[in-house]
Amino acid sequence: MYLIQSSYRRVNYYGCCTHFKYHFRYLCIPKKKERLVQNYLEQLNPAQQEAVVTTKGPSLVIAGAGSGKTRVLTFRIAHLLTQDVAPHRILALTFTNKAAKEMKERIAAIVGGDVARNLWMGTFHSIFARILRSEASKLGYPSSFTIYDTADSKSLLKSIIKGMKLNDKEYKVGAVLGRISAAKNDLVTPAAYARDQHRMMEDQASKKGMVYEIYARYMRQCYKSGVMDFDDLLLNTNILFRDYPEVLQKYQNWFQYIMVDEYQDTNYSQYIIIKKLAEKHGNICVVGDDAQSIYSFRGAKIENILNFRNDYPGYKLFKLEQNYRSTKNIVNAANSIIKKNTKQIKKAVFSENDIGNKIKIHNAYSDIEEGYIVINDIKDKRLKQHYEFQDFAILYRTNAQSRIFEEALRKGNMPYKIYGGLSFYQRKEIKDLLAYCRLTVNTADQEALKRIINYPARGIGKTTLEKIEMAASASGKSMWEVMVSLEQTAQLFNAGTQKKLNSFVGLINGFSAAMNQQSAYDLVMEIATQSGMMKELYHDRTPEAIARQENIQELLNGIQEFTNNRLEEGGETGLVHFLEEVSLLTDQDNESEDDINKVTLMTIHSSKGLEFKNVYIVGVEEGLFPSNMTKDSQQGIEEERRLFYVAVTRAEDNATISFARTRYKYGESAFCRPSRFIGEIDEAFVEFSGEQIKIVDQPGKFAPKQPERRSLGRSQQIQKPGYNFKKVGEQQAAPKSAAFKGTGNGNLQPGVTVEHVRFGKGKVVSVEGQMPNAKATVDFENAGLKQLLLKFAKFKILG
DNA sequence: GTTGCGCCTCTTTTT
DNA sequence: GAGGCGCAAC
Repeated sequence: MYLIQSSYRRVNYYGCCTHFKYHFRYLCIPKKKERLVQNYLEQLNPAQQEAVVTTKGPSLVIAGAGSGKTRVLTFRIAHLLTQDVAPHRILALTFTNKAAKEMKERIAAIVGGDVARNLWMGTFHSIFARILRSEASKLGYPSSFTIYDTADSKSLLKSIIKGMKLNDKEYKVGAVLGRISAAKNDLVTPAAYARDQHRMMEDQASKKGMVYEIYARYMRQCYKSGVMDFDDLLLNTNILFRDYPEVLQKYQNWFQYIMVDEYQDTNYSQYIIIKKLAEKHGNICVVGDDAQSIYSFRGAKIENILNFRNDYPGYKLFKLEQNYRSTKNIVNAANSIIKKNTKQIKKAVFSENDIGNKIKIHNAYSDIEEGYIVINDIKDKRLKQHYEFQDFAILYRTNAQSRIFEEALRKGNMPYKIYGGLSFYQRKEIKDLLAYCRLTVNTADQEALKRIINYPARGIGKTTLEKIEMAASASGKSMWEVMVSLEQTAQLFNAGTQKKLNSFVGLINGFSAAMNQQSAYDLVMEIATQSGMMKELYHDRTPEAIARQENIQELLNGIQEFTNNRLEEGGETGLVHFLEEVSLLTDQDNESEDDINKVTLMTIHSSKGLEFKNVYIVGVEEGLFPSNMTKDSQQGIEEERRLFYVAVTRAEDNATISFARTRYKYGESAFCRPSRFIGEIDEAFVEFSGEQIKIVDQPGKFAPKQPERRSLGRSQQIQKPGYNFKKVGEQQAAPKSAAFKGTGNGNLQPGVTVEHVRFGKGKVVSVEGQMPNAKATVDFENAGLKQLLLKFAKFKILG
């Protein structure tokens, strides 16, 4: 069962266009057990065939982009099934639930739906959540444990940091969570963390020497609350297998065949789980492409795939090198990009498709113009080459970039869908209602409790909440337990507050009691009304409140369909399972049938595994792609380069790259330079669009020499290596719509041509005249910077 | 206890 | 340009 969310038009909170629709869609597995054993082997090339039929022992399948990796996995499983391996003895770990669903459908077409349905197939998180739920009591968790999302984790960390009286400027929740997450992914427990000199030194160096203690408290609190975060699902699986050998054995024996997709993106924690599970039967097949490893920020270790040969000495290697997806030009261009990386498994990806078009590179004056260029190009291709909307994807490095393209698409009356970003489940009203549900199934869930104890407002304020929290940590009880123990509340609160607390406790207890008598749909409906949420929203007739009501209704519909379909499949229908499903959705799982013919907008990370006829890679600028956060390390740059490789290889027919020379950042327009990656593509495979722009220089040639750099202090970012571009011929007129503001950094306007220079601290204090020939007055922080700008940029300075 | 305003910081990527 | 936080007013 997979939850599918359709796109929504994210207009704004005032507009009446904010509209959501989503629904569930299920496996379309043929009911009849038709043994449609097609001659599937004939559909494969020799390398693919071998990978499919070699089922015993360890196999490493190195699958270049577009080389039919999913096909191999699908047929391999189907092949096992036709060899009478029981489906429930096969474990297949995919990167998204959607991938699992699609694979199941294809397998079902070959071996029949009843068989395919019983495969253990899904993401690491969902498969091991399932296992953990049935073994939870061994670890001291309730089997109804709930799952914290990132927001919950951050909120808990915030209160821990506050409780420890640490400076929250030094202990930023995001950074602390990152450290904890990294530790968990490396299977480092709080106790081990404190002994880990390397980690401790790193923390001390970044003035976060107490992270180990925050980590310990965070773990304790999660345990007490009966909740796991994303990383816990993997960490606790490891703990379970470590401390309960009989449990490990059970699953080792159970899974005769194990397959892992996207192996290059597994972290240490996942790696150990797989290693242990495969120990008994040794039938492990991992599929991946080291060139597409893009999740190191999540702990993914490219080494897992590079070291497979050491881990499983008797392994067989299969290389899938023929790309069936893309044109020769795209494949060759992609090869020329990835060639720059040092760490990789040697392979020669090739295409026998048409040569195709060169990769087109567009140069936009501003981010807004970039939007128009892309949208116009889509219009043009659609009209002249008869592509459908669904044949286009706009890929960007960061979610924030989607906005401009949304606006341009909307103005152009073109349908689109967005993946990621603010999803349906991150909306306030949905989170609130889900928090009620979480508290109902697990009253210890502290973040859920804190979220809704006073929503809708029932007079339980900050003071009361603080008292409960203090009492809870003093007595080692959960906040809920404090609230239900009368002796304690009597001491702490006055009669009025106590009454309010009791009525809240009664409310939730009522829901919990109804849990086993009512269907999930009825229960959540009751929660929505009894809690007062519906009343609160009905009270308010503003468009946004109406939209919120509709969203709640959609969630209810979702639960209904979830229940119906689980019943059909013979799966668990409880509220706790619905909540789990919702927590573990991936970006790509969000799609609905209304979304069929639309332009796709997503981050490059989300686009992994997908393909489109026409791909636009936008915002290819230094500091954005590669990101500022990663550009200082070789490793970071290599990963960004792999990301660029992933982006280019999504394209079947046309890949188009664009960059803007000014872009809104922090609410102000800033100048930007094209990314070094553009210059790295072998120029035989690229062409620059109409505007006369070409690469005239090698990296850093305009950069001042070392001594000057040092004297510039903070503004030395100006000199980061990158390609310098120079305009040839007439200057392009600035579009009327270009961003224009009177003050702030980097607001010099066209006519004041600035090239390959970032502004650093230079401030525009006034601007006169109309674009494109406005004159700007710049207030420089230091003379060195002024000199530098005068030397390398062409603009007039008044005064 | 709640609401609203002004100031501050922040920006990768995701299960 | 948005979201979070602290403070002040109600």
